[in-house]
Amino acid sequence: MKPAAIVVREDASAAKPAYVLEDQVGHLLRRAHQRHAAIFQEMIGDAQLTPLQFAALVKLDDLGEVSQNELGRRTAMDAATMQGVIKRLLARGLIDRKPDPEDRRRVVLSLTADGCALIAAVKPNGRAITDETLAGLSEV
Amino acid sequence: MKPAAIVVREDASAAKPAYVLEDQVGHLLRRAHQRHAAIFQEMIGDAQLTPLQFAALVKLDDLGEVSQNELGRRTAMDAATMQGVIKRLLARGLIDRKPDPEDRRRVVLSLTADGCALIAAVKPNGRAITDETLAGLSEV
DNA sequence: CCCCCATTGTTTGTACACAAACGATTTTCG
DNA sequence: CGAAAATCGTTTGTGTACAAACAATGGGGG
Repeated sequence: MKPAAIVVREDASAAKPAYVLEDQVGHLLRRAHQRHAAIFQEMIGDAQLTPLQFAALVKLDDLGEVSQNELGRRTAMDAATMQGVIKRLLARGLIDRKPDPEDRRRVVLSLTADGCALIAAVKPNGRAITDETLAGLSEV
Repeated sequence: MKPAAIVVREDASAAKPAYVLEDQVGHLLRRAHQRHAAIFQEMIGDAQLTPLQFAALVKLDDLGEVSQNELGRRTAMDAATMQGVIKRLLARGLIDRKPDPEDRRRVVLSLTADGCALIAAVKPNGRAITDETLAGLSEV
């Protein structure tokens, strides 16, 4: 029992442990996001509805009427991304869009009856998606 | 001290707590991923290098030579996405591409000297990015 | 040996994601 | 008041992300 004499000198590999892609938060975050997107698509119950479109409808349901940029801020989408999302929701007749009489730069967005009905119908699926995404995770 | 007589009946709001977008894992995952992407871009040290391109180079550095689909599986990118990533890395001269003599369907990818030098130079930044992404998080 | 089937890489189409630049407004402040 | 600054919505360009369909090749099993 005399291991006290053994000294492990720091070598290159000890000073620089391997950079393993699979251990990087960014990579894990990306994969977790991919996995969630797959679960969302499978469970949301409306083949055309994407996560961002769903988020926009939920927020619009909460807020009633909002401008486009304001909705973007509330859902963490930038103005350019919002453009596309709004365009598709308009095309499906789920939201309404009219100029703001108070401010001629703005447009006011709101849910149509169809949008209202759809979001009410799929909200429970949203809960289930959150549950399913978290299912199988161990306690901290 | 007689609150025992008070009974809270389950009403609609109690049965269905509000669906709050900000509390959904999917939304949080998306925002975490956005935040990481911003940190990556700021700290990676090469304005052109994206997270996926970085991941591909790291894996290629680990593996030496691989086919395109194999690299895709190792980095969690599908074949169509891989197309674009490989195209841009080729255009920058960071990777090499040659037909596989063993299997005429395949191509063999490997790092060029430039790619090798670049990945060696930015790997430390990768570590810093992981640290920065996790910085500020509380212990579990 | 040959046909069925899997795999490889490519293309097309849709949908985020964001930087950058733009014209039209509104606000702010000197 | 009036010029500078900020905000609003739009467009363009680049880069993921993935489904779906494709041609070419490879690997069995009958």
